[in-house]
Order: sequence, then C-alpha cells, then structure tokens
Amino acid sequence: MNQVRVRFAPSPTGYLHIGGVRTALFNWLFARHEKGVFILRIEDTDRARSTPEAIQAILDGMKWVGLGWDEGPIYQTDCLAIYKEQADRLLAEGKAYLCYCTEEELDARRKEALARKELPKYDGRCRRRSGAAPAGVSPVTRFVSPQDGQTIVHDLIKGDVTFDNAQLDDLVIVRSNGVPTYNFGVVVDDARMAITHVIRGDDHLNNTPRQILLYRALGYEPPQFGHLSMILGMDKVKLSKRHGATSVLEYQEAGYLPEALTNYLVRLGWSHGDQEVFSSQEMIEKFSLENITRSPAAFNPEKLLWLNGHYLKTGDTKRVAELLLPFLRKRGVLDGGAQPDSAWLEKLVVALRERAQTLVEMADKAAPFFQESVIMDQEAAKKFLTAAVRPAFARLVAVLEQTSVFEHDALEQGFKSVLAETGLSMGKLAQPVRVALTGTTVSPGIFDVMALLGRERTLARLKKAIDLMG
RNA sequence: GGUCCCAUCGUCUAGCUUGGCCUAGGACGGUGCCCUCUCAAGGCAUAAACACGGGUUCAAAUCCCGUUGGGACCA
Repeated sequence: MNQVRVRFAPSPTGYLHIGGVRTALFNWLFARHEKGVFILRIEDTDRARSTPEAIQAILDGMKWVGLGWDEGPIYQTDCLAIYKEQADRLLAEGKAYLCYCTEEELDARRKEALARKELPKYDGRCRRRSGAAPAGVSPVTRFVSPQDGQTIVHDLIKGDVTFDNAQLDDLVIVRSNGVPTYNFGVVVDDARMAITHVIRGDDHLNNTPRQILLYRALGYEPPQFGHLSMILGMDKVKLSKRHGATSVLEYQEAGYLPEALTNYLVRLGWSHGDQEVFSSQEMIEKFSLENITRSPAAFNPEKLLWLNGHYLKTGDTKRVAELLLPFLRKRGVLDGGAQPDSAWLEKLVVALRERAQTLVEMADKAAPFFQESVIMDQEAAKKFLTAAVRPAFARLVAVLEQTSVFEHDALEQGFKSVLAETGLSMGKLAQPVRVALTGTTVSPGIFDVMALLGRERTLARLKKAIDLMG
C-alpha cells in the first residue's frame, strides 16, 4: 500500500477551535501511526472572512498542542491558477459548463420549485444553452452532475452511505469572480497532494458524494473517507462560544497543559479499552480508525480539568516550573524581570501541584511565597492568631532560630518539640502557624511552607503574628 | 421542508462486527468512609444507563423493522 498522506485543512475565518484540534489530532495520530505524512493546508479562498490574524492563530495553536506538520502550510490562494486550469479542463471535456443565470433568477426559480414542493435545485438550463453569451453577466462554472444512479461513500467510520444522484444538482465549481468553491478546491487539492485518507468532521459527509463525482470527472481515484462526529457542548448542542472557551489558545492562557488537552480530546470519540491516560507515544501506537465512535460527544470541562491536574502532578517538575513562570508574571506574583532560583521554584511546584488543576491556580497559590510580607486574611487572623497560642509561637521562634538546616525534616523535629513542651496538638499549632506564614488557612504542608519561605521570612512572619496577638 | 448521520450511567466510553462469558465494566463528576496540620492528593465503598415499541431466536445492549429524540448539510 502507498504511503498514507493526510491533511488538516482549516479555514482561517476565526481562531482554531477545539473541534478543529481534535480533527487535526486524529489526522496527525493516523499519520504518525501509519508512518505517513501530515499536511497542513489553509483554505483561505473566502477572502472576505479570512484574516492573517486567524492564520497566525491556527499556526500558533497547532504548535502549542504539538501537532507538527510535515508539509505546508499550503495556502489555497496561492493555487488559484491550478483551480482555473482544472476547471478549464472540465469545461473543454464537456464535464462542466458556464452558467449565466443571475442570483435573482435562481432565487425566483428556487421559490417556485419550493411552492410546487419540488427539490429547489438548479434546473440545469445553462447546460443546454446555445447561442451567444448574454452580455454583461460574468458566468459561474457548473459541474455536470449525473442525474441518475447512486453514489456510495465507503466511509471508514460511518460505513457505507448511499446517496441518490438525483438529489445532487449541478454545483458551482468556480464563482463568477474566478474563485473556486469549497467543494472544488478541496477535491483539486486533495487530488494533487495525493491525499490517501480524508479524515474530517461529519458536517462534510453530505458533500462527499459530490466530491467523489468530481474526483472521477477529473480522472482521479477518490481517497478513503472517514467522517468524525461533532463535539457538542454539555447541553448537547454544537460546541460554541457560549459554552465557554472554544479556542485552543484560550486553554493555554487558562493554564492548561497541551498534553492534557490532547489526551482529553483523543478520548472524545476514540477509545482503547478502559485506558484513560495516554502519553503521546501511546496515542500514536494505539490509535486506529476502527476504534472511533460514530456518535457525537459532549465536551466535559471537568474531565479535562482532572486530566490537567493529573499531568501537573506527574509531569516533569522542571518543565512545569518553566511553564509556570509566565503565569506568575501575569498574575503579578513575580516581577517582570525577576528570575527565581530554579531549584527553589521546582520545590515550590512540588509543594503546590497536588493542589492545583491549572497553572493559573498554581500561580495564585504561589503568591505567599513571593511576597515580602503576607497579605493577611483578617478573619483567619482573628480566629487563629489568638493570645492563647502566643507562648507556643514564642517557643517556636526560639527553636527555629536554633535550627541549623532549614529543611522539612529538621523543621518537623523542631516543631514537634514545641508541641511536646506546650502540650498542644498538631492541629492546634499548625493552623495558626499556617495563617501567620501564608495569611490564609489553606496551604501546602506546614514544614514545606517553612522550608520554602526560608528562615528569615518564616521568623519575621511568626514574630509579626505574635505582635498581632495583642 | 428534503437528504444524511447518530442513540449504553449526568458526561466520556467498554461491550455490538462473530447473539449466551452483561446480575452491563472503566473513567470524570456526585455521595459516604478512611488517611490527615488546612486544602488537596490518595485509598476504599456506593448510587447511576442498554431511548421506546414490535419482531427474529431456546437466548438480544448486541440482528431486523418501526417510532421518538438529537445533530449535520442543503434550501
């Protein structure tokens, strides 16, 4: 069998959305699994709606999620001459014709047909037109579509889907301004790029019979098709902006890890037994078109969050620490130019990652470790920084001043000696200390907090708390 | 309106091809318990589904037909 060649072909009319990423991911996985080629093609023939910003957003999004392409990006607007050439060929072979019907005429006829309860398709009258071309009308090019028989799509995911050719009309392949229509551009490109498998959303399933007919008319063997079901929102309606973030880059900004997003997305419509967590290597090894579900899937943000938390916990600490930096800066936790000690930052990540599901959350929780002095939660202070614990605090300060290594185990030992002396339980002392050190009632383990803060800040904060006790 | 697609716990899904191993499994979320210096994380347990109606068959989540519901495309 020939080498697999697949493509992802977004229109740059907006950001790269989640559904698009999943389509791209499945194509990419298939290509990698089959040791084939993954091509990126930008379908920018809709010039009114395509923007350079959108193109950039697509490229950035693809890079962020780690879907590298082997060929491209190829822009359709660079290929206009090729579509024209192919359309001219069809014209010359009598497989296409020029149509001079105006928008108004077509509209009127459509309404008439509807009134007669007939199919409102083009009646093909310009097919039979003879004589001179009407003046002042720039024609569109229409494809001569067979009116009998059936076209069967042997879909890799949906199975065989049969369409009556009588349903299809003579579709426009080139507009009056010379720009190819979507269906024509796709076919010409997929054919000349020797695409072997077209894996795309099932919103294109209905276009497929027309495309197969076009392939044949152009003298190409159609590729294999695989139509993926759509991703829906939790309310079972097609995923859109009102469901929250739908652009990949929004997920980046919200503190998600790309591997969490791809892992989440791969399980939306595909499975490998009961396995939920896949490294990208595993995905490539195990991916197959046979295990794709036919039914549409609802996007569940909570499961994505869980996976993100999982990857935050299990990911390489050095990498997580690096990824965290921009979030610390953005949250104003860290000054723009400041560069924290990397070993220390990794320790902070280890302490925080059990309790954060996103990098944004982690950056928030990191705040007390960067501030010179704590921002005290007044209610917590009132409740925990009472005169009753002052003697214990005083003892703790004395002990900590003597502690030679300011690290977890030594700190625990010192802390516990204070408990033994004062007769306080762990909880009775740890919670006030937590408030004194972080300003809040929630934090990593208290010994980790002290170690992370270091001797100086720990002692300063404890002393300040003693003052607050009045 | 026409054409096409889809239908298992709230959600993602396994099982459906080749009916019996399904008193329907896993995961997220929920609930409860354990662990515990807080919050998490973790562990254990638990509730929760074969859309409906007909067939076929000794036997159907699995095969067939219909209904209903959802979605897409075209208009």
